[in-house]
Amino acid sequence: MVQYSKRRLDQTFAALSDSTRRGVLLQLGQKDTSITKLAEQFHMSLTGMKKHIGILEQAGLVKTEKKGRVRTCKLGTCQLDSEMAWIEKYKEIWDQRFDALEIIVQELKQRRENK
Amino acid sequence: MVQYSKRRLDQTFAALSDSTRRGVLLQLGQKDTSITKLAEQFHMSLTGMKKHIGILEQAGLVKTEKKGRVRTCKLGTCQLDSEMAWIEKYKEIWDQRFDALEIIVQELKQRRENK
DNA sequence: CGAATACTGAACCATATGGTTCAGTATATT
DNA sequence: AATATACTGAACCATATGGTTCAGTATTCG
Repeated sequence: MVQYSKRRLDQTFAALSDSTRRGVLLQLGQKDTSITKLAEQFHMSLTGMKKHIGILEQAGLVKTEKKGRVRTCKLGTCQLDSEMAWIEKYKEIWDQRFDALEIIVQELKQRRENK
Repeated sequence: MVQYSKRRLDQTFAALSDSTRRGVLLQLGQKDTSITKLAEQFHMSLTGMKKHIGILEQAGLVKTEKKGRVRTCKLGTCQLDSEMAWIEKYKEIWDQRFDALEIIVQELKQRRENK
């Protein structure tokens, strides 16, 4: 039950904590790909890959679209038809997601400089 | 070309996927703190907090030192570089696509304005 | 010394995760 | 129409995760 209450940051970092999923993201950066092809490429059952895609999709990192039999996966982007809201949303989402990380990095840099 | 250690990326992203642990990192950014105090602050048993600290330590995000009875936790030094690099790489890919899409949006906007 | 404090480790528990297989549905292809 | 393809969903499995309690050990304080 309960997956819905999981926070976005949790989801994103958890999605990124698996090397298969990171590999899928980088692959999708090169080329939109079907689940079957991803499964082959990462030496895994179709069902297994579908689960990974589900996790990436849940985290908003990947979007999929089914045409005929084939579900094509691509990097998650914002809505194509919402114009300028793109930039805002893009920045907002990434800021949100990596806010914590950036703060930590800032702290580390400051510490190093003040040492 | 940056070399990423798969296991370390796994560990670090997994460590960051828990909001308690992210909170601990932010707290340690403010002030070095004992495990007991962290446990109180995050409303958790001492043993539970100790586990979190172990995970953060394993990922190299936190360092600890025991003096007398008290184990003091502090931020680990400069461990997030490769994680940032990975994210940057992903963002780079995203940006490339974003730029391409943005051009289309610009065109659409211009069309509408000129209509 | 004796008691309180701070941690450590083992055992336990419920749920999540990363994978599988198997059986099914929907869509091409021949 | 028959078969192959691509996905979907359920069930299962082993291990990991996030937490707990309980029983210690070591250190400090009165």
